[in-house]
Amino acid sequence: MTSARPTLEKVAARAGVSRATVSRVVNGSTHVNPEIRASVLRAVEELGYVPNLAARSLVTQRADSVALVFSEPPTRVFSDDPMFSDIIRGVSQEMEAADKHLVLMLAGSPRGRERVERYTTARHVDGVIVASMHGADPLPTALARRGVPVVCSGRPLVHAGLPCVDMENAGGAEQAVRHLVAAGRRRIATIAGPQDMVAGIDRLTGYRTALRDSDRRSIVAVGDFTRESGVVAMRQLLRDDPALDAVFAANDMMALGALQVLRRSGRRVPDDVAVVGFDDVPAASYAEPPLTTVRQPVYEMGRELGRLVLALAAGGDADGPVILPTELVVRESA
Amino acid sequence: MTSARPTLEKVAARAGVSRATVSRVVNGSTHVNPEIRASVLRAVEELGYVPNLAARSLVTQRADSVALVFSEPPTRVFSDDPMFSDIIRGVSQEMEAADKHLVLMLAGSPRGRERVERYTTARHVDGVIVASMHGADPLPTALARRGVPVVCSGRPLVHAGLPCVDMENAGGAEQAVRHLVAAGRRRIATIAGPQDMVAGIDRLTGYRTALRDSDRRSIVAVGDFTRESGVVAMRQLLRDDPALDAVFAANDMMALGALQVLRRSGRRVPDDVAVVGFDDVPAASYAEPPLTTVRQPVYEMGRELGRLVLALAAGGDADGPVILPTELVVRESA
DNA sequence: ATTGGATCAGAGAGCGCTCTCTGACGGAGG
DNA sequence: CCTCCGTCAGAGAGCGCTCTCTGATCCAAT
Repeated sequence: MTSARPTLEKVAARAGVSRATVSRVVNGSTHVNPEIRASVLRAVEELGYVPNLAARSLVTQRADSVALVFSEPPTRVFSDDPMFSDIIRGVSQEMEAADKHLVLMLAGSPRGRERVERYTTARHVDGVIVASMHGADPLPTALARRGVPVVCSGRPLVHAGLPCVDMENAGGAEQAVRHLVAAGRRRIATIAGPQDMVAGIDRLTGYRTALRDSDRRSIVAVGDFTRESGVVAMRQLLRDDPALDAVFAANDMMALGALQVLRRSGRRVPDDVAVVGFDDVPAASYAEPPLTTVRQPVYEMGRELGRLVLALAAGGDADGPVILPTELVVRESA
Repeated sequence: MTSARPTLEKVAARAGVSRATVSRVVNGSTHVNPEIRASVLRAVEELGYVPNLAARSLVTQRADSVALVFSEPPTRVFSDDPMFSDIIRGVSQEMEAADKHLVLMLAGSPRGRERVERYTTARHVDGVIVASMHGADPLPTALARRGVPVVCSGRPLVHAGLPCVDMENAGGAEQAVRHLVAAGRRRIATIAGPQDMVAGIDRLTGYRTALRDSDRRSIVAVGDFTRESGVVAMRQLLRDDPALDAVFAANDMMALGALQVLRRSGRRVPDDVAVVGFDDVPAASYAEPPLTTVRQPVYEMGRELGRLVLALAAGGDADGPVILPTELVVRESA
């Protein structure tokens, strides 16, 4: 009962067949006499046989696993909202369904980055999902050039053409701002996200597009997706235009910060100032007042990433980018 | 430049030595002539040689990787607070330092559970970290019995004796309640966590211990660590004892829910009712008022888990459980 | 009766690596 | 001068598996 892991050979001996036959049964090949098949399965059961993946990988040249790389360390910004875990859950789900394994790598440090490149280009995984926050991350391109199947979460900023899954950021933002316009808001400001991230850029674009179609002028402050930056940006906006009557924040954390500043400045939300966020984090629903926001299907994104990388690894070809729809969730803040 | 991955043999040929020598150099063995060593390294560099881990694993019987298993699906309860990502960050950090890999497995479904058992007992990883929420999870014991090095996050409820890393839950809770006592609070209620989780049990124990030492009586409502359950529990407590002047919630999410109920009931925090939480999630610091809470070093826990499992896998022996200190963070709510 | 084809099991050659064992070499001791 | 030992490189045997190829068996068809 110790660590005497049975091998194919042992099972074959027990079932009175050859290694090859056991292998066929284990790998679900057809063309095996049902009787023999049964006796092999019995032997497998009795011996508690589990294939040695290393040996299998060695000969098949497959790893049956996929790397999920977070290109930046999941700092508070990231871990605070459920992005991190939702993506993981989604990817994980697909891996489980395909009986593949998930190797998680955080490529925060330069050393980590190098490690990721070494590991993934060495074909120890069948594919790589790069969940990069910054659209200009060189990693996806580097891997793709080396022939590693790679999928990005979020449209890469520089080198397009890579398969990726992105949110309808611009569209979602546009819809959010249109909602404010439709509600009769006249002075609609935005707290934009960092302009080196695709989400930041696209959501600002959406804001601008929506404003262009009405006759409002844009009032912009830039944050970095943290709550604190939302606080700072909101204060600045209030200084720039004390009469503003709506704010679209590029994410919920900043919206939450803005909410606090507005409250402390004596303004009522939504009566004096309407606020819309983006992401629909759990905290949005129990803010005071509950935050109107744009929901993005992060879990679904994870699943899509998983599906895509698996398809690619199986030799499939990459279609254009997959864009997941966002949805305006109207609560009380706007 | 395609996928012609060079093998040891190729490198050996190029350097004009044997496979064995290259292997020695690559694995950092001493006893290699510096000159030869240099020429081997040059060949490795030129060819971009990366060892095939599958082949190595096959012969060494090591996997150079560790599985991190989340025994329950990271539902909102879990993903909402930074537990999930902080543990991952911590473990990941240690893995990177040891040049090991991290295989993440979510064992939510029965199928997933079975998969985890199959995978880990097949020695495809050198060790397993089980991050289980429920102390009665059978997985750790099952693995340990099969001879797989296993470390638990959170003291297992049933089968003790397994190496684990836990928080000073009882101590932290006790300290929190003592703080309320010291502030002169007379009617100190608690919103306990679920009583099938170690954290829930231990924190309630801490509360009871602290109260026993003063002459207060205990007022208990049980939640399940979600914000919603905090709301429900707080309402119940208010019904049970409308004159209560303090609440210790077993986690921050429930404390946040309690805060809202108290506010809506017209009570001022901390003037009428003091509130203390547990965890120190980011949201605690920007609640209204900022939440006094017990901080637990989750990232540190991840690192400790990583260190422990690596030591165990390397043949080390498990000491008793590692208990990480918690710390009362006094803000404005109490 | 012989052949042809179809079906399915076995033999055997590796996959790329590690590691023990063997052997070559050189310097010190008898 | 020969031996002995220490140092270090090479030879070679696998690790456990897959997969191609060969071969056996059986039934239908010639």
